[in-house]
Amino acid sequence: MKRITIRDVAREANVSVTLVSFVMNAKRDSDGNLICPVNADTAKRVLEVASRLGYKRNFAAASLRSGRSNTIAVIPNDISNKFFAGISRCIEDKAKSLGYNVLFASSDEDPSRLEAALDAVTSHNVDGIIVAPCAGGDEVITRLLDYKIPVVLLDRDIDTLNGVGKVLLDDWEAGYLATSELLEKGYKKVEMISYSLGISSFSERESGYIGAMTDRSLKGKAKIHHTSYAKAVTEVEKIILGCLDRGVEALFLPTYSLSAQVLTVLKKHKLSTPKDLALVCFDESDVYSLYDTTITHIVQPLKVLGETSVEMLVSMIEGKAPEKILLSPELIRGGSSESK
Amino acid sequence: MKRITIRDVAREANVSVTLVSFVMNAKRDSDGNLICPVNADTAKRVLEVASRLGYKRNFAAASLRSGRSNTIAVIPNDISNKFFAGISRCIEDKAKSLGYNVLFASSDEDPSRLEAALDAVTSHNVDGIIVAPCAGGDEVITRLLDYKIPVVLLDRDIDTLNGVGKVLLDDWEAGYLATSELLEKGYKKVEMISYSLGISSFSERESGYIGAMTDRSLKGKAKIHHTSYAKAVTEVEKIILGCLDRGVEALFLPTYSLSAQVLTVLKKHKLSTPKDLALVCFDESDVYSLYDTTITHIVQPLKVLGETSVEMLVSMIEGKAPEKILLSPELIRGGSSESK
DNA sequence: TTGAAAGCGTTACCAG
DNA sequence: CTGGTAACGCTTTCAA
Repeated sequence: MKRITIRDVAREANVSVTLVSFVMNAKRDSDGNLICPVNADTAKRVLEVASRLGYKRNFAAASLRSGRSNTIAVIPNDISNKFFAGISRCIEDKAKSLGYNVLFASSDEDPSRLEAALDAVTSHNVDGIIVAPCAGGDEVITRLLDYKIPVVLLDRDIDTLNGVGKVLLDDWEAGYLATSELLEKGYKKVEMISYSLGISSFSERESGYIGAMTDRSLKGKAKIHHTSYAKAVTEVEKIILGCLDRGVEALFLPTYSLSAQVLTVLKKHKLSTPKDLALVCFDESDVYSLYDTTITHIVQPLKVLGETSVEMLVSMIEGKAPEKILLSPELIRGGSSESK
Repeated sequence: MKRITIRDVAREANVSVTLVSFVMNAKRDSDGNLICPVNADTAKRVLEVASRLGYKRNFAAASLRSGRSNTIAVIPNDISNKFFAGISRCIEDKAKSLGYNVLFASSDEDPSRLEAALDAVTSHNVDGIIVAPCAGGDEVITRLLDYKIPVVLLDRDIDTLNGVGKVLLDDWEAGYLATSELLEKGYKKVEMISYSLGISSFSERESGYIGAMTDRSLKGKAKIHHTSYAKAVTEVEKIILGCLDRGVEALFLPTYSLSAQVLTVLKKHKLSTPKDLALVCFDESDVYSLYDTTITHIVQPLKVLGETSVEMLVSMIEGKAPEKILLSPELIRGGSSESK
């Protein structure tokens, strides 16, 4: 079946292609009336013909001519990651409601893959980009700004980057909140395991941890263990056993994957929380409610993060200036942080 | 910064736009040499100029002219769903390695949203579509075939649909395998909770369950409880309590979300598995290894499913005929199905 | 309120 | 091997 073009519609409706274009691009006002400089009857006829013929706009042609694409790109670290999968869905829904399509690409914590992803989406003339940058991504993102493509940084900040929108969790607050919970419940030897990824979310959560320890004059006892995605599986176990030897009472874990690893180790060694080790974990998971003891954790406002980032990007596409928005974390109390 | 076009490159390299186009589209052979009808030195110069100027192909123009887009669409039910998030990543990677970009859109188990998503992606001239159809989606998918757009059905079959590729889990086998595990461990009163979504994966898993019961002459004892996404939260609890009253010994749960609900109910009522109720669950989750008793579950070969669907789609784009591929499920044994 | 015509940047065709 | 040129389908002036 040959594809129907704007010409076919124009011929069939006895009008010019211009009129068809006007009608197809007309927005509707609150009463559902088309707002365009076309006679209402003509417009109605065009609409009827278009739908009868099964006309579909050819985006490539429209985009080529207009320079716009009504498409935004979302580049998380890894779309299969629990956090981003949830957020992606919110972004998709919000974007759709504002009339935008969404192109996804993962960057895999690798600046060169990020660059490839960025190249791919800019080739598609996307109108704007939401990106969760990886360490070392500042340079390639800066290059985008030369092309005047609006960019919103999601979840992770890059301090040196200006002229981009930022929608972030207040990570410092999250670290402070998590740590304070443990301290207030009477734990003093509270340590933290973190990833050495060089991205703001982790360093801020670490600072929040230090801040809370300092406020209780426990700065001397503060200790942050660093590991990496790749090595976590083997290193977390060593870290935990070491902590227990040294009489550590509680741990703050700033992300889901670390939390899951720690729980795995506890289970393996038949250790229980909070008795052997109190915990405050991060992000949402069924695991937290189904674990033997329910787990205290910090949740991020996924939906708000996703929707706000789209709103900001779209307003930037429409010419408004970028902003920086910090959203508040929430603490969900479970048994893992109860007093000894 | 003005965007560099093929003309700028041609002028700077003192060649025609045709040559630049040839070079930019040339594939490389195994030695890394360009395969195109252009003098090697000229090609090298063009490449050098293009990279120096920062040339990026304008996809809209290329797509408009060629009718192709080097983009495939993936339309799962819900991108944030654990199963699809994982598979999406595999699809993305595989597609990228074959030179395709990926456009995602969720259908939300709603035929009209599926249609909207399909419209959106076809407007983008996608070369092919991978879709996990929802109930009632056959009609809108059939319409795609009129446009000769290659389609691969992933995860869910629609029997009446021909001329499309199919990459599915052998769901009957999965149901049979799960049920047999319980029966072989000595459980006789084995029931199942399933979703009434009207899609093949569930009905096949149900048939497999019935098959296994029948083979052990327990067909009379077979019972399948149906619920829906929306009502599961309240209904699962009633179903479980009812089962225990009636002396049911074991349950087969054909998907993750049901499994999680059941575990929640068990925990709430301080029931333990397999003592009070043996279980075989579905899909992968940290929950299965971290639950008090480890959970026996059926896993799907996510990576193979994703990669195979892309391979099949691309081969269909290249003109090959569609196939139907069934992949085997795997049983991971845990404590929840151990003998009483 | 309507229509004619000029491109947008590529690729594909044809000629040399 | 190389180059000129006509589309592709749309949006956007501009003029009527």
